[in-house]
Amino acid sequence: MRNIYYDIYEDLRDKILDGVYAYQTYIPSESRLTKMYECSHNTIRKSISVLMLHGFVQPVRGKGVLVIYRPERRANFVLGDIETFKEAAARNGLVAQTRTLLFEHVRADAHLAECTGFMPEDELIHLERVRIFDGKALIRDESFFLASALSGLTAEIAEDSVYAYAEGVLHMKIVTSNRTVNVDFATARDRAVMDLLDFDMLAVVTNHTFNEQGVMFESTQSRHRPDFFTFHDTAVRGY
Amino acid sequence: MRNIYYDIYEDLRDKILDGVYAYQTYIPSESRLTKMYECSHNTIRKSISVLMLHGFVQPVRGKGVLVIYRPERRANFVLGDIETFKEAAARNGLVAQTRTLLFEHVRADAHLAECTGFMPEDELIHLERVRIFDGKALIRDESFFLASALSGLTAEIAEDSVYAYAEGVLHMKIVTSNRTVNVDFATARDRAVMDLLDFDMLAVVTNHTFNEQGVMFESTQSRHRPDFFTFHDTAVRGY
DNA sequence: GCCGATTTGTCCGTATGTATC
DNA sequence: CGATACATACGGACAAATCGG
Repeated sequence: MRNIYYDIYEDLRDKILDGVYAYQTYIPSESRLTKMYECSHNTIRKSISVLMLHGFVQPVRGKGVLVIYRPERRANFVLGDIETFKEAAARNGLVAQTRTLLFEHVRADAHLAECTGFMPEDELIHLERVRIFDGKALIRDESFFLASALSGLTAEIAEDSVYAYAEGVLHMKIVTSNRTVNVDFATARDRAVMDLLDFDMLAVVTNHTFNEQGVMFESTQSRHRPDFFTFHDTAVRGY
Repeated sequence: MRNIYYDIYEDLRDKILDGVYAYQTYIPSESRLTKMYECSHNTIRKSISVLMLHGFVQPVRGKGVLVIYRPERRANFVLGDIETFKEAAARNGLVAQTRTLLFEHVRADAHLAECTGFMPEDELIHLERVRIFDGKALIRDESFFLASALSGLTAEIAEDSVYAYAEGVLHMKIVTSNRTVNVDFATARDRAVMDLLDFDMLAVVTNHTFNEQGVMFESTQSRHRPDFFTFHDTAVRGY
């Protein structure tokens, strides 16, 4: 048993995904939902705010809570949420695979600290991985992890999933992630290890991830072949 | 006088931006903040949740609310918020200008409805604009607005700011925006009206914007020259 | 290891304001 | 005008995590 508000959020979200509550229709009112789920009105409001922040609904004062989500126009890669490579691949039903090209311990110097956002002298694990879909290397990740936050990390674990290890074994909770999307020229290294065809530019996602302790433990640059890249996001003005 | 929680949010945010509350330090506790601002603890919690969703802080249970925002690594164009072209340009201190290339009324057919997300038979305003920075045409916007939601819109107004007109004159409130980032090949049209140099690919932001009534009134494709494009976003896991 | 103080997280119930119909 | 629906704010209770003695 978890949080009440989160269970309600998931239930409402699934009903929207299944079309029980259709696009441009209203979900039941707050007062009805409090009776349906037998909880307080504040708890319902919390659930609805999560639905709103994920772009599923738009509350309209005096009228109701309108569904503004349409299943058909959904992105095929990254969502406005933190998602593991394995999670994203599984959700899209792709045959995915990771190859680790580099695994080394380094100490951050001034330049590296500037690039990654870590502090000089931080002990880091430098990781280079290629993500393979249906035999084609489409994504190249260059990551730096804070060694003190990921003790025991090995190349074999990285080959599987760093996040699964951090959450499952180390019981770390991943919370906030700042991401920046850019478009950049492909480097010689990109061409050497990825299946780039004739593409000379890549979509680059740079992200800094914080755990529940508020420590930044990851700085990753993810370089995607453009034809397989999509980034989705929901913004709410003033909220 | 507006909302208490929002005023507190702005005050705390500004103190973080000004360095009063520095990176990796804790802001005052909930109980202290309730005394400082003379309000209830729930109101403080709401303010902090907004700070968190904007990537400024990370609450840590049993310890406090940690500042995780660093001013230096801030993106130079779009933020994880809904922002007007004019707002973004002003914030970056750029000499910006808009040229309207096309302004026409159209009725959505099946194909256009599929592309834009509007309904067939919807009356739309079709707008093509080029955004100019320091004399260089770097962004091409192709927009469709729901005519019924933007009555009175003219080419002259569009040259200035559609959002300013919608919010200022029509008192519409822009609320939710779903955005997708892609990388696409430059078209002949792109090359004709933009200063593309040798770039043959563009960063493409497709967004669907809803007003407070929950009606989608805008569908825009914004095509950016890659060297001037940055998209920033903050994600919070499970929230 | 335990206890108590502090701090954030969840949930409840109520009251009042504002917009819609 | 009244009923309904969402929005804001208050105050209280308890849980969970942290930290120091």
